[in-house]
Amino acid sequence: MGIRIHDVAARAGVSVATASRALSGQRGVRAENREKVLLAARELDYEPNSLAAALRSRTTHTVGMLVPRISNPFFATLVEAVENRLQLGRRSLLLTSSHYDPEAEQSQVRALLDRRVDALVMIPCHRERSIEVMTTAAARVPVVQLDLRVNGFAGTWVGVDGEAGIAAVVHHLAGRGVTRTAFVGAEPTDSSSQERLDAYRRLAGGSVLLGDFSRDWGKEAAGRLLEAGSLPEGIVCGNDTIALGMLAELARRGVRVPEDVRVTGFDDIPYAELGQPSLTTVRQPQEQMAAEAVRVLAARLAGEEAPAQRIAISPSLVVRASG
Amino acid sequence: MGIRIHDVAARAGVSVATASRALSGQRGVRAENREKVLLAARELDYEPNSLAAALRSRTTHTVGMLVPRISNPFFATLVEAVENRLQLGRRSLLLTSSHYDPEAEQSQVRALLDRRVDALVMIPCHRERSIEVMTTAAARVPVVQLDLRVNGFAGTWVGVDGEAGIAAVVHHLAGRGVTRTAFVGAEPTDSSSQERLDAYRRLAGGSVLLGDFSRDWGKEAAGRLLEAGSLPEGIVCGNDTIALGMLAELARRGVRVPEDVRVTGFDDIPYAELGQPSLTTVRQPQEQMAAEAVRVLAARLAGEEAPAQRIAISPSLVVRASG
DNA sequence: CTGAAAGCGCTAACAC
DNA sequence: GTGTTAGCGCTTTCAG
Repeated sequence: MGIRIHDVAARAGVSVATASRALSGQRGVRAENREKVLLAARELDYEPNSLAAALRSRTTHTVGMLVPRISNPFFATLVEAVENRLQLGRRSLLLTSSHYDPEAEQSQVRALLDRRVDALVMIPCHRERSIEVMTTAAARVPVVQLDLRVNGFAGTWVGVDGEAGIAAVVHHLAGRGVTRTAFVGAEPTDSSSQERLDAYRRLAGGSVLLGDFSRDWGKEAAGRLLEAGSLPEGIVCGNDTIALGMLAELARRGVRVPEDVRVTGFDDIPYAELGQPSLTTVRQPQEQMAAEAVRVLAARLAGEEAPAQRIAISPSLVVRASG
Repeated sequence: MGIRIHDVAARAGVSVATASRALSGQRGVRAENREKVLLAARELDYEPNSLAAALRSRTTHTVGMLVPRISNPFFATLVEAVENRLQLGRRSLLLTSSHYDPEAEQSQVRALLDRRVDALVMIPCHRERSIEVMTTAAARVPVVQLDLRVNGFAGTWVGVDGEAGIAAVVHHLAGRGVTRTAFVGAEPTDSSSQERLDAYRRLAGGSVLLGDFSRDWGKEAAGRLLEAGSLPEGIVCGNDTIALGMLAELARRGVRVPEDVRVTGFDDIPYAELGQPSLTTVRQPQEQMAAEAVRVLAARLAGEEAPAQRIAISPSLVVRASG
């Protein structure tokens, strides 16, 4: 095969141990020798075999990430932010998706563990059924739950304060004189939908329609609200995807937004701004969430002992035309 | 640490060699022994160390993927499709992004190679400046270029036939009586923008505005076209993101689409349908592209010799309200 | 069909 | 500071 550390050491005229130390930037190597090693490595175009290093040192400098669906723009943004943060720490990202299937989730996590990831960033797909994966994973490596959270699992979670987000929306609508509202969300199979739904019920309490986090459901719900007779003054959607579907269908049926009804979303995905009208929504600070998640893991990997925490970042309301 | 293959072999009453063969599903093991090994592995909850296996066997069952930007919904969809295909073949995905920076691209690919990926799926960020990465990468492992392609690099590419896509759009517009058009695209720093621009010039030849593949540019271009005086009858956008920005800005300025001007996109990202009006665009069959890319790599890994190919999949026109 | 033994390329103990 | 040596846990000859 290619060049091995042995060759580099030979060329530099030192032992492999010294070469290894120099290459990995440890101190305890005479400056002169370090230079010689680095030079030899460059001259030989040495490519370290990180597999061998990982096998011996028991660290892969790789973090696994599991998301329900990569193409969901909200998750994709989170993946990007996590990857960016990992790059800064010279770690790599092993990415996999569960497709919202707890069984697949289990086997994907298993594959990540077989690959000896140092840590795991997980967006668990199910509020309850993901508990087993989380538990077995957390028994092996540091794990942080991102965005979504598993009921009854006592591990660190980093996400947004959903209740605060809904509160901001309700408050904002109230400030515009809107009191009669409806909530169009998703069946609470994950912690976000649960939290938003609970918050809405506690803070506003109009009628509630539950489906899934999809545009199609947003459209369907629009139809149902219209067919039910009197439209509410405000429609609080569980996320932006639903809200965009809602907006499209309302427009198609000639309902004016915000004149006839105000509509709000949640997440502030990139296309929220492009809705017609542009969407008033709750912004999740994804960069910050990802940074926090990676920071927590890095600290744990650096040997820091820390109890499980709930890191709830406050979202901000983005007021645009729709609400 | 945990259970090693040694323990499994001992429990099954066979040698580690036999255990290894049974676990990896090789034939040449007596059925009875295979059962015993599998049973022992299950009972002990054996987790194979794929690092050690990879070091010895020189295969990681891991594929690296490099994209310019993960959060771009078009690339995210591609990433998802590639990951799905890899899962089917029990391979993992090591994902990284270049942020459209050829230097970062270089170092990211290097990191992937250090991790001994079996193969690489690359969306090179630059039409010309990415040639060096591609060459060095291709010298080490099978590589396929996905979507974008590097000038003068003779490696396999899987993508869409951009010219055919533009032709479909131009033809469609012509069928609606639209002859005076403009093209709003991106500076041709990558092969797609180049190809679409060239195709437009060859097939239609109205005025051309070049920026980048962003909503903001779409908005700005809308302004420029309006300020230039007479609006064309049709605006062919280089991708959907530009088109959505265009649509938003035209609406803001009171220009009606498609009555006053027809607008088309390219890619058919998920939100194309949600534009107001919904966007007529060219659909890229991303599932198929990803499947093809992974298929090509798998074949190469299986030892199949094949010359570099250009696999151009025909896109389809999706006619919606805007055009 | 099975087992013994030799490494894959590196890092970490342990001596010096 | 530096070198020697012993593995990390697995797969793969090579004999039998």
